Amino acid sequence: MSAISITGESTEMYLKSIVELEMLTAPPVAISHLAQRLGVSSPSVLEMVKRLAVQNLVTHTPYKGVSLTERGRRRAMAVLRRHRLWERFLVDALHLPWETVHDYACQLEHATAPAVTDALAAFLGNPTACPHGNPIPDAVGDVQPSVAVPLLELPVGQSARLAHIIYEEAILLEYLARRGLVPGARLMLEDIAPYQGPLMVRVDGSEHPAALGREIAARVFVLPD
Amino acid sequence: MSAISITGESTEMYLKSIVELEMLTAPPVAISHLAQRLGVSSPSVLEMVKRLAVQNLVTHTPYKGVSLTERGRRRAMAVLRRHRLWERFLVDALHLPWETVHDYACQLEHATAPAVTDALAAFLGNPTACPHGNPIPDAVGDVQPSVAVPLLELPVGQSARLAHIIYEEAILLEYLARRGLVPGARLMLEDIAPYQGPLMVRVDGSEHPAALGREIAARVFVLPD
DNA sequence: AAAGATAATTAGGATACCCTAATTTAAGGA
DNA sequence: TCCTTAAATTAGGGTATCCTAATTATCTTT
Repeated sequence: MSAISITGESTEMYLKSIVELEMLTAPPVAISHLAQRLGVSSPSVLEMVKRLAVQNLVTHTPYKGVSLTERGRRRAMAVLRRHRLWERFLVDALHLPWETVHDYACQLEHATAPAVTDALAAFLGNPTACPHGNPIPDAVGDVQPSVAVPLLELPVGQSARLAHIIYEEAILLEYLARRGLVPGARLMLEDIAPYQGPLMVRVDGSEHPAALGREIAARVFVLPD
Repeated sequence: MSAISITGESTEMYLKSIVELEMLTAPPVAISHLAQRLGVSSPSVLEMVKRLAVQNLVTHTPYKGVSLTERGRRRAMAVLRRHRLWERFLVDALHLPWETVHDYACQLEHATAPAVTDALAAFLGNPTACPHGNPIPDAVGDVQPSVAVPLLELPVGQSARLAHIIYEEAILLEYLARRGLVPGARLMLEDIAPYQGPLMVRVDGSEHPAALGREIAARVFVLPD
């Protein structure tokens, strides 16, 4: 409303989280999942979701969940584009460590005008993927769909190449990187423990197989040979 | 307070405005001046100033005005540093037009972590001035003081070189640029109209002298020969 | 089909901003 | 010194965003 007020930063954070969750689980996205992802209470999320619904950015089905409208999806893709471009910039130009750039990009993504976004993309040579392997939407918000599958769904004994990692928190990325799990790494699923037990993954160039919990394995996407 | 909330963006905008106003007029800064600069009502400014005072960022003397504390000055300088570094980046790397980058930098300056700021400075070759000629504070917040004087105070007939322009709104910069008034330009003050009348400035390479209002002339700093 | 568990929603509050209108203070000229 | 005026302050509201505790709906399980 004024020169000072923040221009829909919350809105963008919600839209981004929704689009990310829609990629993992089929829409609609549960209020509680959003709440967990954003670190905010369910009533707060519900309230915000209602505000987003009024603006025609999401559809809320009571007791079911939220899905993005076309308008909301476009806005979310624009955020994702800015986020991943900044990540490329922070790694390629500023030489900041791979695992740390996600958080910095989360701040910059909300402070970037369209003209800056386009100029940044050109400066970087219009890259098509962020440093974690995730595709960068183009200027109209289109992404080429990934054919990679979650590591969780890779058959045992099947070798594959790591394509991308979603939900790029620094902690997770550091953990994976220390085990050689970076985009492009060759790996093979050796074993899956029963119940909610870990997956044993042999990474090329590593001495020991890595043990990954299922939560983690669901975020690592691979391209089988 | 939460993962979503905005981390003191307002705070930084206030501190930045205060430091800028302190450079023009002697401290303390009047509440009404701040209000005008920020485009916000006086009661709002007063309220915010009280919040800043509680955090030991400013000192408020009732009915007198505001001054930055040492802590506040450091914070303000950090904002100024980020702002001017981003301006350099937007001009030098992204090749965006000189007059437009101020507004973009105003957004980015609040979304830049210290590690990013330092890496950005290194990437740019640790520049010492922004594209509008204003000095970039170093990592500890020190600036070399400028010896430039406001154009308003230049004696008639004295030739000089344009050093820097403060308060870099796009409108003002475009106006000046169209008249050849960019940092480094050679100029001479030809005449000053009485009362609040304009200054007549002859710019090297321009056909006609430019007429500048006093509000504007107070923002243009020059180095007399 | 009833009961229990889980998720969603409502109720009731808090804080950081913002605003207008009314009042008070300070400062300078008659 | 007193009065006028401009600036500062107080009073009283508004919205967006967050929270906890209480209630209600849905789903699962016996």
